[in-house]
Amino acid sequence: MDSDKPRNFIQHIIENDLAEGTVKQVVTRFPPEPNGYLHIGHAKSICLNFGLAEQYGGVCNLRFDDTNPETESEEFVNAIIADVRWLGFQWDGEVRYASDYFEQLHAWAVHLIQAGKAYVCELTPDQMREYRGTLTEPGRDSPFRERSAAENLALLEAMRAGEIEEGKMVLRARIDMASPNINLRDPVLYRVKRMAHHRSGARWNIYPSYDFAHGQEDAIEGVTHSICTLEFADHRPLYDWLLDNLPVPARPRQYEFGRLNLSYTVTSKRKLKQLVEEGHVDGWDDPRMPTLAGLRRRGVTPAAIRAFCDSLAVAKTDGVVDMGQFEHFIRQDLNDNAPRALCVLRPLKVTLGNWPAGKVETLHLANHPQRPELGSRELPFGATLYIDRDDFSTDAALSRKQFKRLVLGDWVRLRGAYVIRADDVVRDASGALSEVLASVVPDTLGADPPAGIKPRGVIHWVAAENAVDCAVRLYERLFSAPEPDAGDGDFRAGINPDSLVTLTGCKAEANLGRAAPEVTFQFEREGYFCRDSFCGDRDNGNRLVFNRTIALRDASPKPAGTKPPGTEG
RNA sequence: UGGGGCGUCGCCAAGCGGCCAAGGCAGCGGGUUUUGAUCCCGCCAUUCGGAGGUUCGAGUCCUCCCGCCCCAGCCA
Repeated sequence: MDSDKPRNFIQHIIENDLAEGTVKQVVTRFPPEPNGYLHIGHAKSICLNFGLAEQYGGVCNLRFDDTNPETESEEFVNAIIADVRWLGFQWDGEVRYASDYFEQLHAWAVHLIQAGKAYVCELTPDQMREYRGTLTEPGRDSPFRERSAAENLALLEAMRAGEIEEGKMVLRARIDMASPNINLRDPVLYRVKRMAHHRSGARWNIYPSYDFAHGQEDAIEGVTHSICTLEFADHRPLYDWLLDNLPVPARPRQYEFGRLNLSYTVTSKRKLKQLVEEGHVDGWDDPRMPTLAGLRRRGVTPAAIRAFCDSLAVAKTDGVVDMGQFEHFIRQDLNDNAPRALCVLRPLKVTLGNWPAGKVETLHLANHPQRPELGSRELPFGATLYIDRDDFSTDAALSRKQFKRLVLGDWVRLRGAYVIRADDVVRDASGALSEVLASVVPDTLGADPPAGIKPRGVIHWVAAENAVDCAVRLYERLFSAPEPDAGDGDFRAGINPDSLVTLTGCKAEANLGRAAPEVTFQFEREGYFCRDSFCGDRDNGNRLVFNRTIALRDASPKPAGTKPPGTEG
């Protein structure tokens, strides 16, 4: 977050609070519910909250809003902690949990009852819905609204003790059943859930609602700016009402900003969960998922995610950011930092007829064209090589502009090596291309060929001596629809059937056989790839597998909707 | 027909009454290049959802209208 960048409305508020002295030190918090994995939308919130704290010399807490044991679990807690760390943020002190405040929250519920501002209601869920009224009609008071404090206290105690069945009683705030804001029509504060909680165990049979917990948690932690998404704006009056009617130790303020929506994907925990549970993807960390775990396994770096999030506006508009914008930041970071490597995805054998028999020359290739400090690596070069089938054509009519690769009878430069000429082809019994017979142009290593020889372009290669077999997973966007969420249709209808294509028998330079997971390379002329990290409990037999993070931008001329021209095989 | 929020270039967005309406992404044109990558240069809103009004002057203030999003979980 650059200080010279235009400030968003929250920064304006904070700077104002600091200037007026109403806030001494900024305290924010990132409050996930441990009922799923974090996704790119959460990253925006994480970067905002931690970023603001850092920018204004404050602190940011990591607090789990674990008020609903029904859907939450320790697995999610651990995954979320790992994700926040991976992104590179450090929260203040220990990780906090709403469940650590259950005792205090309960005491405050008692306080509200004693003040005549909360009551135990025995309306059934259906009745409660009916009493609540509609968007245009006011609700009606619950028949249990006028109970005495003593009776309410006794009932709450019974609820807590596990003597009441789920759904039979709730504790409600006593506010205004005619409020135009439905959240103020005596909202539920506590509900009976006679089940164990992943942290507090079997101690409780009642659990606070989000509304009764969030503001008070913020107050307990001294949070100054409680930042949440737009849909909670309607809850702010309730957030304020509770803090105003409870003896809380601090007075936090809630501010809402527009959540991140990305095209060609979904950022809803419910839908992501559905993709996982219905098997459309291989898990929460499937590289096609917009989860942080998925992006990590895909090879996207924390730096790219943070740069992307910092580029996003914090405002009250809810739009859809183009996936292309995210991809831009992924490429930018990877282009700057990823070491280069050569890997042939669809191998085609090339034999250099005029290469001295048995000779293997050691070549040195830079690990990065713009950053010599990243060093170089050795690559053997011999008579048998592999190039990509898509980089060869027998069609001599192809113009140099259309096809800057190898054409029968023409020259091409092998990246970091020699210029070669395709002399002839070998076909198998079925007539399919099986090998290219070529000749090397002498003295073209690091030097231009003689006048008259003009290579069409530069292609990548791997020498047979140096090749290691690997599989490559080519990932595309998970959805072919720009806005899978739009309309009334099923978002799954937009799933891209070609979001994963696995190539086997690829030929990688031997150095890649030692690649560590989560280190992303640029396979020159192809894209960015990283070795699969085998996250989760899945395993692929420890084969060498690379996940494509993202393809290189491609300005090659291709007729709309078709494969590159002139390819054969 | 209740309440809350939002409408500035294809997408995101700055703008807080006064030079020709920032910037990023995408796109287009050109240059460099042993990655059709990167990099570099140039182009890309006489107009701010619409209509009135206030003002010497409005995207910025007022009025009305139109459109989109959220809220009727004992989810968060």
